[in-house]
Amino acid sequence: MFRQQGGAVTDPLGARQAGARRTREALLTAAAAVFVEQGVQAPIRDIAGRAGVGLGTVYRHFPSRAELVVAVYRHQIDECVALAARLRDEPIPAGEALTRWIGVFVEFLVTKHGLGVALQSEDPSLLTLHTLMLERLVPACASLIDAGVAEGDIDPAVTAHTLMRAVGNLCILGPGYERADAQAMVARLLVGCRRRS
Amino acid sequence: MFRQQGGAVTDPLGARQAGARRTREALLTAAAAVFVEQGVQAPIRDIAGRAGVGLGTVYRHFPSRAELVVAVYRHQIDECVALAARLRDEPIPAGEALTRWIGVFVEFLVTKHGLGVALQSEDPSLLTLHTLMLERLVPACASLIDAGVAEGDIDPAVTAHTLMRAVGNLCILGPGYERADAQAMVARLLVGCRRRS
Amino acid sequence: MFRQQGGAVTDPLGARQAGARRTREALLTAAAAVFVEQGVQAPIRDIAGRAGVGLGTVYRHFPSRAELVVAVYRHQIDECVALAARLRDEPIPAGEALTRWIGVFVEFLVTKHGLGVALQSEDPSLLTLHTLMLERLVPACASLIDAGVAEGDIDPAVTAHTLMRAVGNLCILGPGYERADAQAMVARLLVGCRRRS
Amino acid sequence: MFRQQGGAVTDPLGARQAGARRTREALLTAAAAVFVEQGVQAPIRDIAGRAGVGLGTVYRHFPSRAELVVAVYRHQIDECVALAARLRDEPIPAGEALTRWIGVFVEFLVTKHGLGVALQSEDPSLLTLHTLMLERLVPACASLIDAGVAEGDIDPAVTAHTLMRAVGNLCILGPGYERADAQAMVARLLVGCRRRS
DNA sequence: TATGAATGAGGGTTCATTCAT
DNA sequence: GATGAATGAACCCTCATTCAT
Repeated sequence: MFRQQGGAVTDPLGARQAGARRTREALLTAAAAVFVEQGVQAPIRDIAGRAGVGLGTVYRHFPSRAELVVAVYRHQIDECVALAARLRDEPIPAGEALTRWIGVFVEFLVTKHGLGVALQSEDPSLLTLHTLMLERLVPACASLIDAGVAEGDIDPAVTAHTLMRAVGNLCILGPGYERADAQAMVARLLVGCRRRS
Repeated sequence: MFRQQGGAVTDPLGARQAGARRTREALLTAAAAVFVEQGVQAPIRDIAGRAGVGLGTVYRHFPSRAELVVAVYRHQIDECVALAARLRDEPIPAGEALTRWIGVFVEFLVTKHGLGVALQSEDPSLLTLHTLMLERLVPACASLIDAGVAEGDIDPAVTAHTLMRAVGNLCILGPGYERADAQAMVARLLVGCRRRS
Repeated sequence: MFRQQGGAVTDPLGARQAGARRTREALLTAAAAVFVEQGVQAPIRDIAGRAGVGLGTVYRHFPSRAELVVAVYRHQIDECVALAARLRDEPIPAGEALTRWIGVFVEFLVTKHGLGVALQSEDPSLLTLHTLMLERLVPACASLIDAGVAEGDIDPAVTAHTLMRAVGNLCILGPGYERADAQAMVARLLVGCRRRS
Repeated sequence: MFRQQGGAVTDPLGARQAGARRTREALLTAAAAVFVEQGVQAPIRDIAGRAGVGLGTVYRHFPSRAELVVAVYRHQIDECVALAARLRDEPIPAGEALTRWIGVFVEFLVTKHGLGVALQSEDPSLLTLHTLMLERLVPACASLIDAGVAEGDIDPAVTAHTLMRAVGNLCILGPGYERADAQAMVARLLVGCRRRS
């Protein structure tokens, strides 16, 4: 009743919140980099070190490894989902839309070395990532496939879930199997998904 | 007190060699089983236990995990190589031969849970397995591809190494992506490898 | 813009003091509840959360865990002390007064899950609690014992400090040793403290 | 078939077994000492260090803390059980037998500082110790109580389990409450357990 | 004063690997 | 050759405590 502006005596909350957000973003950046180098099973300590923060800080922001992995990739997953919606609305053949969308998905995967492995891991701590993929990307992909099937361009036997798993697997890179190779193989796989004439 | 063999204080060499070979084979059998259940990263102790031998014995026979992995799969790799030679000599179209051969390779991979992961792992300890695949399977596959290209059936841009890596990746199974899915996806990939008409 | 109090830029002192006291009391209430549920070793964060204040606030009010523990129980200790004075003045046999007083002390202990453990812990951070018990309860108890000894009812060999420790220990509950068991055992102990006839 | 004496080539198993047993005993000795100093919740590392062995060695011999605690105290528990049987057979009053037996139990407890705390801990990892006490000592104690009740010496309302818990609690020592105090308090408790005349 | 983000010591546990017998 | 006890590095995770705002 005397002070309607709590901020006058306590510090403005914005400052700490902003600091925390910066820390969080530093962690996401560091984690993304470490995941590229070591895969998503990298020691949490390495991520903390790379981000220049203490171990406990990682746990404060991301209580489980899965939450960190999901956070790292969620943004890009969201973009993929949004792209599918846009492509569906464009005046292009559905097969072409699917090809373009898968192309973006491949870009996402091959630049995130380690995600491919994570996607096929049966580690329960990564189940959330599976769920995220299933719940968000599979429907997006399915809508494009359905349109292609409707236009008689895509083999009706193709299912979104299986196709995405296959594409995900094809994007697991290694020595002698680089980004361009993965792109080429995905392209051939898509050729095989067209309706046999 | 039971010296039935005159002056022979130590055993005849053959006996020890036979025992060692039997140990080695028990280890290979055990390792194959454990790899199916837990993947190639299974604890060495589990393999020793399954084979009924001591831990040190595993290390004596296979100083590194990779050597054990390679030994486990070498036999089947050899069979694949031999099959390629036989298929090349059969009076069937080269594309058909390649399809059959890849089918056998897929069978090999999907029944060896964890090998798929091992094949794309960058773990240096598994590099030998890569090498083995490259040196033995890639030439075998290449001979079939070359024949297919010569017959105008296969796209000349397809290289054996890339194709094998892709097939290997497609055979990494998981929940919701089972053996039949992998087989279907490999079949579609092969369709995409045919020469565009 | 809401300066209703002339030149007073900061709040009147009374307001802040009242707020601080309210915070302090919220903390004591929360700590008492958490101690019952988790024991006196509960994470400080849990107490802060239960009180709806920040972690730092707990440390400001109670720099060490022991100070918080002591503060939580001081009020009840004071009541025990006051009760001893009242009982001493009542026209009942001293042995009866001691029995009643111990009964109240037992009630205090068994409803404070974890205090029993704290009382016998050698954790130096809880030494203050020992001291508090010694300085306040032991004299209160001793006055009742002395009266009983004077009346020839209590064995003169009984010392207040030892008796209180023993009673405190008997009140450490556990599965299969509940409140009623502790009460019964304390009653038997008191029987054993009477002068042998 | 050539060698009926495996030990001739492999090393005699006795040597390693003996070494392991020595390690095990060193661990028990070290654990007992550390338990006295720090209680049964002492860091496993401390026990390993005191025994002069590696951390893993502790886990090899005692996969869980409870197993170590139980092993440390099992011998003395067994002796207590045996003593009860002997006392039951002696031509002395049952009340006297119970008193003597409890006296030995108290000796056991007060020299094992930390066991008292362990006995009343609700930590699930120590449940085994509870079980051991219950299954072995409680029946032993009960047989002595039953005999005392039959002779009209002990109050029939006394139960072995409650009495042992109470005695266990009374043996939790601390500054100003030493071994002699515990013994005196236990003696008074036993007085209170006699049938009121 | 109050806050809560950040810190990092501390303790648990697993397993690859060595080596004396 | 075979054994398996011992080792200790490497991870995981929790929480008491500090301190900038």
